Amino acid sequence: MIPRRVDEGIYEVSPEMKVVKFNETIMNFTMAVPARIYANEYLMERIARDKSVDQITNVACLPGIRKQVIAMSDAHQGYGFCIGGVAATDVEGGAISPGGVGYDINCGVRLLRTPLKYAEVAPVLPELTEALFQAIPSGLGSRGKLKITNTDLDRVLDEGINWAIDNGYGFEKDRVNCEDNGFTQGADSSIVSAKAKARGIRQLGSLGSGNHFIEIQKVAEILDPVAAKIMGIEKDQVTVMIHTGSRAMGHQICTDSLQEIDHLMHREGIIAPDRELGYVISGTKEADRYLAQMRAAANFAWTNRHIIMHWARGAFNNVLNVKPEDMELVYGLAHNILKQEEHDLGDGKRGMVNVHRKGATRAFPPGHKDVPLNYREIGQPVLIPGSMGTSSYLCVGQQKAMDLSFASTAHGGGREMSRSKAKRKFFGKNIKQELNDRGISVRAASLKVLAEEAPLAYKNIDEVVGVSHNLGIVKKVARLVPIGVTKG
DNA sequence: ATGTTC
Repeated sequence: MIPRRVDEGIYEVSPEMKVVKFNETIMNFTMAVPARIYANEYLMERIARDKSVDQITNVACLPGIRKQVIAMSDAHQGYGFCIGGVAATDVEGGAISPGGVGYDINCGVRLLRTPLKYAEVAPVLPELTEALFQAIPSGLGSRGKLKITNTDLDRVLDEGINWAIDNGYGFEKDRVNCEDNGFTQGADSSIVSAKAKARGIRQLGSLGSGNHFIEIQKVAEILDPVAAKIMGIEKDQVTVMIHTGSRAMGHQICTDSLQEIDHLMHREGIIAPDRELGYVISGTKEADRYLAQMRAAANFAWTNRHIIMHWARGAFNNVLNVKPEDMELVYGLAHNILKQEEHDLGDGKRGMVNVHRKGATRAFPPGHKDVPLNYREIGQPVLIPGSMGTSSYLCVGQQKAMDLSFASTAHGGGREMSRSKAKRKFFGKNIKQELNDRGISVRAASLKVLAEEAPLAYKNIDEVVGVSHNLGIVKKVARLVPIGVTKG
């Protein structure tokens, strides 16, 4: 299954039969739609090194799959379904797969703008980075500073940032520039396991580990002055980017759901092309059960990022006397989630589909009803962070995204090297020194994570974003560079 | 990603 180049930036595996071996048993599956990879030569060569292409051809065999399965330019192998993967299935009878969402349910990114210029921040950069690190608990197993009751937690799971705003975190206006307004409807806290709640309750307002970060950034380059102005972004301005997810809450919900689904498939004698690609049928009570829990995890993640944003504002206030209300949310989004959306399904048909975005960012074009009114004329803001120490991009969704990718784009640099390989190759101490030498303050809970997250463990972010830009999926608006980094 | 093999 070698993808062939079909157009500039587009590779494809045409529908064919897949022969899959399970120990002694051999089974046939048929791809109902093509599997596509959006990449240039540099990225395609890297994506082809792992199981990503095999994984998207497996997804193309799932029930009710529509139009095409896509691996974005940052794709790499994941659990059952590649990270950087997008797939849409019929809401009536199509597959819903937790592997298509991922363990870190509703992981995502927020961008805050500040009224500060780089020159004002540079003299206190180490102090400011330290203040952020102290304000937000970080690291593996990190616990939030909040003491909340079980009733509070249920409200977080059912109502997202509405709970946080009611309890004095952030402002009313923070709802406006956030996907789903920070509140994903259709969650049901009453069916989330006691174990997930026990793990999650102490972690609200914590960063976690791995690729999660808080970054102080400088606007290095304005690429679309009109859109940048509408978003209040100008050259040399200081911004703050927050990247984290639903912590152990989402992880446990995914684990619980996969286990239930595994048992159900076994009982019913259903076999997926990959054991990691378990699924339920959309519209059944089992699918609704997964969705209601997934949405509860989504609300946890929205609230987690919201509370971290609130404390980040506090840190800037303490060090530089910036008023919290002057640090406005530019946009907040998710990149590990399933959404039921209406799309063009080819052959002139439109319909509601389950859009699985796993390490992929929604990118609605100008005029779409789900883009906040203040951004409607430019398209949905899209945040694509690079790896630690490299650029991040602020973009806006464009019309071609509706045809090419179920309104989706890449979500980041995308790993090129496994964590274990990165740890063998790099040393955290050296990575920290190299960043410091480039004028970037670094504060991390562990040196190990700095090695795992070394810039060279990732694909080149300029290439990744360039593919989506050239295809007309997004338009680049601004390039942001890190000046202070905190990590787990 | 994750109390990184309940």
